[in-house]
Amino acid sequence: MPKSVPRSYSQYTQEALTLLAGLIRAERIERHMTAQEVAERAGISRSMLQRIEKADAKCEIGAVFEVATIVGVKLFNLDSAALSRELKHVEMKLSLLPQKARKATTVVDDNF
Amino acid sequence: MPKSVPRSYSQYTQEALTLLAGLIRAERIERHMTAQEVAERAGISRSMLQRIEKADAKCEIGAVFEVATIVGVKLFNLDSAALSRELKHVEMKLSLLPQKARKATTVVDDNF
DNA sequence: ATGGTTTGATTCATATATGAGTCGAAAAGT
DNA sequence: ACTTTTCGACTCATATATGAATCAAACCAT
Repeated sequence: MPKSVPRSYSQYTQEALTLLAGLIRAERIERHMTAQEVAERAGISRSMLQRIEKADAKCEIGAVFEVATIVGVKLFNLDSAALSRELKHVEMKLSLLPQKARKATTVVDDNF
Repeated sequence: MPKSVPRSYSQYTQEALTLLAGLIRAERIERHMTAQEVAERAGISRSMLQRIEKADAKCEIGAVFEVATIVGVKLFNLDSAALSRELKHVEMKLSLLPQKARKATTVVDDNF
């Protein structure tokens, strides 16, 4: 990465991260899975899992989602089938949308 | 990072990533926000946003969540208030759980 | 109580994700 | 049709996230 990147996050983002981390940790412990075990299954290091459960915002989203999947945390509160359906729905929606966004000329054409 | 890390992801993880990416792109376009504009607001580069909308698993989860927040995609299908409630709930749950997981002595004590 | 286990907190070297920049193409609006 | 803007796909240099290793402390089950 070029330049230093002192990133900041909205409260919503922070809370979502913390919630996901908490759900993961809770599920892992409830299922009697050690950190080592989950890390191995996810193909990551134990230190990585530590950061994930600490809600570190810099973690790879793929690793986080994979861990969530392994311990049984539902992303978007959707099970596998529902997730597939939602995915198709969004892809359909996207195909109907314009490919490029145009900055609204006026704020939003709200000059009635 | 030490060593090369050829990571693999479950279908569930892949689909969740693709769904989130799709939701972000759909919302961004529907709201007439340019990639440049969203990237700036999120404090990331345009190339980063491109990868996010392409469901790149290696992106920082914090950046992805922040973009989602900016374009109005609800994480976990929860609004701000509900998210806070869920968070408290999980934290409560965590405080009642043991801090360490013990590998189940037997497979699961299923030797009836 | 005790012993084996899990975890948290470190440090360090390095593979790599990221930001900046450029280019051409294609879309959107007039 | 014409013009402007947005976007996708590159490349490249570098800041940094990650995996490995270690240690002590705290936990859990017996």
